[in-house]
Amino acid sequence: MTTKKIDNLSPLAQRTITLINSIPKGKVLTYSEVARLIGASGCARHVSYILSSSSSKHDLPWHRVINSQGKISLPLDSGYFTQEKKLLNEEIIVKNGRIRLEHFLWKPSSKEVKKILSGLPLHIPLKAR
DNA sequence: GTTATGACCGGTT
DNA sequence: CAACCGGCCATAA
Repeated sequence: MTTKKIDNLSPLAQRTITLINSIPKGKVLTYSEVARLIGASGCARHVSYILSSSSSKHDLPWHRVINSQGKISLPLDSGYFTQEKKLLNEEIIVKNGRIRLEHFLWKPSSKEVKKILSGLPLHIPLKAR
């Protein structure tokens, strides 16, 4: 069994991973949306940092995260096609490396997000610590 | 402490 | 459209 040990990660990482795990099949989120939904607006860059450093370790649907332009951010020589294939496999249309956010962007209610993140520690910005 | 690094973003050119 | 720029933020070293 794959016990997901996210407990020893930073609150930001825990929340990021948990939310991404909840993206429904056939839907996507942008890096900045992930950041915003977990209460860390502006941390889009760090969301990508977390993914690149520990995606496989958590069995994540990492392929459902793309950039704000609706494009795949992975380099062509490093995972781009893997991601494209995973997206196509769940009926998400990728055309010229681009996905129509108006069709596939996941828009959970704040209530739903709250439920998903319940129990996790809050992320407190560095400035406020 | 400081510096370097990202699967980023928004606005501008 | 695409390319560039400056800003953004938490980590790793």
